Amino acid sequence: MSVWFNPARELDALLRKVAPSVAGLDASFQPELRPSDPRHADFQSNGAIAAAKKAKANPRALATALVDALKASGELDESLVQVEIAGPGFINFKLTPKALGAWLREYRDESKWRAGAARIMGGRKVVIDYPSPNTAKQMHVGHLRPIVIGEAVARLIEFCGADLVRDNHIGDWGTNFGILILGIKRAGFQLDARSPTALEDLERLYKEGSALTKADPAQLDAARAELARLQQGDAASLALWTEIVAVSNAACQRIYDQFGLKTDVILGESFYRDKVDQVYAELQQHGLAEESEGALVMWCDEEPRFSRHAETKMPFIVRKKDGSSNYASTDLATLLYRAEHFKADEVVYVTDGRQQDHFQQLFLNGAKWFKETNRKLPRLRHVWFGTILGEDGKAIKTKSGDPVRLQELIDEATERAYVAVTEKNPDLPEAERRAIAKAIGVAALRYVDLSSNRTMDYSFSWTKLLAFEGNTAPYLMYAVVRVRSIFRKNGIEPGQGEAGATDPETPTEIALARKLLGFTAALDQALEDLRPHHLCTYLHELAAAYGAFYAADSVLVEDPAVKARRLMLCARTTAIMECGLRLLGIEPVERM
RNA sequence: GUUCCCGUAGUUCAACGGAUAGAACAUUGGUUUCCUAAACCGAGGAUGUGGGUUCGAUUCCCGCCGGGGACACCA
Repeated sequence: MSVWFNPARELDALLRKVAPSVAGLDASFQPELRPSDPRHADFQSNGAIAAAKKAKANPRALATALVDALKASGELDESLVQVEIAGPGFINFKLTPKALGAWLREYRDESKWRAGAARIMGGRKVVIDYPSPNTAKQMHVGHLRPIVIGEAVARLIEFCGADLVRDNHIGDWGTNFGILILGIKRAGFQLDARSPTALEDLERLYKEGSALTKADPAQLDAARAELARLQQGDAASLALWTEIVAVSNAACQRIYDQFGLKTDVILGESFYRDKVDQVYAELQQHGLAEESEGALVMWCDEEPRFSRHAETKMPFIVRKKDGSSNYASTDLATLLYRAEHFKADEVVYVTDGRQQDHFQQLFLNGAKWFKETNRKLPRLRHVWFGTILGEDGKAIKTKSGDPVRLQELIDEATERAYVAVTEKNPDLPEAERRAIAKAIGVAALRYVDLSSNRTMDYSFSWTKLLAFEGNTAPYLMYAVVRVRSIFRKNGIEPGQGEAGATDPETPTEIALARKLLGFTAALDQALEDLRPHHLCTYLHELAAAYGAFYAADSVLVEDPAVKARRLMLCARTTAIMECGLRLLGIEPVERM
């Protein structure tokens, strides 16, 4: 038997294969294989309990019969996997030290893990839509989430074998531009893209205009009229618009650079300005959209919430009554472009949770449209996240006071990290301490955001975002530093000095080895619902397992076999930690 | 009002219907002639509430209480 990359997946397949030969089971048997509490086993299968109920059999007896069939199949090497029945009928699988050692020798670097993980999304064309900010605003703390979550999700998808296009779908064609252009005209403002305060000026004008439109409906109509003029191709409006977008994109890019974010294309809403007419035409031609109160709308009568008969009407407005496009129009056009031009098998939208209704409508209406026009609909997923709340428990918004600027947050995190690095490592050159501080500061920020389930809201807190202890990025990075230090001290690179390595033996070695194998399960889990926090949890557990191993078992010992196997554990730990950190967008450092 | 999320230690968060609900911070006791103590080992402390389904519920269903979001031309 060759060494399995993902034992849970293989055991699941084996159980399914032998199930039909067991009385009371058939091919529909679901093993429900999952990682187990390590106090009991490495993996457990709970399927026999449910199946026994269905077959009116004794669950333990059925589990026993299943295990007997598994052993009789000859495909299970019991020197590698031990099986036993526990409790009401759990089947527990425990990997032996021999299996752990074999895995560590076989799956030694990123190319091997990538090959193993490619079964998850290999060969699929995926378009991911992030961070997609609205233009003409400075990035504030609220922009942290789409950048950080989007980047992590993108890297995870790519790691698991997908052919990925990162599309920054910026909001550059909406009413915000009507408000802004109106404000510029009202103030007689001369926009100079080279001015260092250009973006601040735009933001101020936008805020003033936004306040006016809220106070006075006539101003809102005037802003809409400005937008309509822009969308109709007015030359002066377009010239101004071009300059605003340039200023905005340059400012965003400075933030992206610091987060290591690289998008492949920037196809904002404006890119689809000449593609929406086709959408309107097709929707009307196929009777999918209709006039309502002057606008062109779509209903989903099959979904009560979006039905025309709903108590509170929520139509999908694809064209406004003044003829201009909106979010829905451009998103439909964008969907078509991604399906036809990029040949996407899957489209992933990374936005905040307040847009859930919009995306449900987009997916439902998009599906109807594609069906009517005989097109293949990509799999559509909305990766949404909760809001960063202010002290008042409400979303941090530009309108209610100034939220913290993202750059300010990065600078503060970097400065705090610099103080810590200087205290711990005063002998390092200044430039290196600065570089390390920047890496740690940005990493700490992004890890806070990634480490909790993305659907949760959380309150903004300097203390929390700048924490360097506990389940934080510096803790994980420190584990890497300590591993690398061992190799540096020994004058070798990770991966060297492993010849003659024996199987893990001490409790801490075995615990670390099992945790290393857990990488495969962590990837599966993070990919299933595109939730990076599962990877964070795993990396934290791995770092903790390494910490315990490091404290209990000296690596640089006399016995060559012991030393070799511990060097192997160290090498795998740092490799998986570094790989996992990079998937989260965090660049590890050599020392700190 | 309709509808969608969310309620877990003092705090911030985990737990794909499974075994004794797991971490971190804070509190508290210990560990350094030894590979980076930004570390390690230990202690105390939690499922809003009332029903239901299930062999088994933090998880699924219903009611209530509490927080947040969306709801006709913002994105």
